[in-house]
Amino acid sequence: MNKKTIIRTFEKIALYMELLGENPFKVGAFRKAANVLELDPRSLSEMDDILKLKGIGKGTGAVIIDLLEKGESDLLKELEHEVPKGLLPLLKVPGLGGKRIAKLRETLGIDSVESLRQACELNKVSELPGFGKKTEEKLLHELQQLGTRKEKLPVWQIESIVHAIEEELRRIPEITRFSVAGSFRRAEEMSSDVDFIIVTDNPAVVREKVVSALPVEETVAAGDAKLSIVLDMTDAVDVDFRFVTDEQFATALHHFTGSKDHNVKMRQLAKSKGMKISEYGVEQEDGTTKTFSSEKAFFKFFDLPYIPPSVRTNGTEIDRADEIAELVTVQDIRGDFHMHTTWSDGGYSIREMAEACRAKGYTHMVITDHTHYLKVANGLTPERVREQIAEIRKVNAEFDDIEIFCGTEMDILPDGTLDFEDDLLQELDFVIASIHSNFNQSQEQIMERLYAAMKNPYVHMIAHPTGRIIGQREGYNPDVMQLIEWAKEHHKILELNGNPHRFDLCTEYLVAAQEAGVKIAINTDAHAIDQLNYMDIAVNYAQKAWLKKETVVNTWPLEQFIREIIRK
DNA sequence: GCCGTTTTCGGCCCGACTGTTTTCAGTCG
Repeated sequence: MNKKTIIRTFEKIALYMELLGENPFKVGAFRKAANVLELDPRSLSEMDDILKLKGIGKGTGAVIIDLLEKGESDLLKELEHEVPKGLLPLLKVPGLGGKRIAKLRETLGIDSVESLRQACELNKVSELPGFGKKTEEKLLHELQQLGTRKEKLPVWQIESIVHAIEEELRRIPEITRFSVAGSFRRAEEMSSDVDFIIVTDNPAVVREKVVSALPVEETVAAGDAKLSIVLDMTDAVDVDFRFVTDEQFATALHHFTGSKDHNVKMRQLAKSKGMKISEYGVEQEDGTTKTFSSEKAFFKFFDLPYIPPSVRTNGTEIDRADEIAELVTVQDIRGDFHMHTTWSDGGYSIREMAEACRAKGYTHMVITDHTHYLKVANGLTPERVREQIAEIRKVNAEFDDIEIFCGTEMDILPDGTLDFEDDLLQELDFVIASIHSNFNQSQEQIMERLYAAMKNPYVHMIAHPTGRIIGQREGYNPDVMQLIEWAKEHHKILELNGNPHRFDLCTEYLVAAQEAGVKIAINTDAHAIDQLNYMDIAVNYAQKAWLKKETVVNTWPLEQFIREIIRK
């Protein structure tokens, strides 16, 4: 028996109880119990007090005892027997929750998507009290859509949707200000929808203008306080807009940034002080509602530092508030160490990239074009690398406020050799090694390739260590824990590739790397000037792993970078 | 089902919108 099984059992029990139309608080209690175990860092064998945990009581405790003694739960078995499996997909139907599903089952014997569809077609559903013609039609429509839409979209897709919406919002004069909120603002890898907070005195006009400006597939809800639509982008995507006054902006932004668990925790905190948080402000004991000029002021009111959206996850961030001051922020970033130019597959010259990095206030940067193995990317031969070094030195001499280092993103070849000889690597300031080929090799082969780079004294960093593309491909499946050990042993930097397609390493591994004392570089891997802006979202992502400023080598001053990395 | 320095019952985060209702339940985030 392991903890994961217990957690999954609680979640299944909650699901089945929900389908039975049970008291939502009872359902919630099982979910909460699952969450308590999830958040506890200890393994099952290390938990001698599991039944005493806050959130585990008589009912949930009995399930644990069952599982420990018999390997299965009587309660879950009963529920599985009672609830038809075919009901499970119905919870995914918008507009259907536990109560309605239970009613449909009890009155019409609905036990599957198909039987519900038939009941709707025979107009049986609209005859039930609490249901009507519109509900029946909507259900029929939703049942047809079921399974055709992606539940979540990857951050890189959401990002372009957010930018497209922002562009339209900026054109609407009735909007005083706005901000994206929700999971995108928290730098989540996947999002099920997009949220915006809009300050306006005229919600009705803004609502009309938003609807006419965007490719709306369906309007889900439209009131004075909110607009919910489905947009017809590359994929269908849900977008919610909330209309608030200027004074409500900070609390509304906080509320709709979430996460849900973060909000619950904040509201409990407020409640313990006799206050009540809503999206409109903080209601105090005397009945007045206090509003705030910023989220920072809101947190300060509760004696908390500004908690960045990225770490607003499961509520534990509130207990870790004293660690927040150490977190890396985008203001700490002094350089970007992975970018491409027209010398390989980038879109801008060395000088243009340098100007763009200067504009960002960086004190140093590294040009890292591809190497000749990567023909599709016009990778550099040794001869061209030497030419490029001369060119970079020349451009560098033109600027006295930024240092441009000569680097490379060198391929690690399928046979485990490196694309350049050591004598050439020696001439470079900063050497990145990465894998771009033969992803389907065995883990052993992949690790051999990575080890070749690890043990080479001239390699400084491994880029995008797993090769994953979020929501699209897994990557080449290296043993990352081993990689972290090697990085520690050979003093190599591991990259957090900040391109939102990648975010590689992912948070789980970033946590492990930092714990092991391995240094991380946050890079944009920019192939164009505007991609240098990925640094913002990349740093937000880094915060999710609680990366400290000192862990991130891009925050080091130029002198320290030269001393400890370039000339180590 | 869980919890408790307002403690063994009554609340559990809070509010918007829709559709079915004539005052609110259900769903959603």
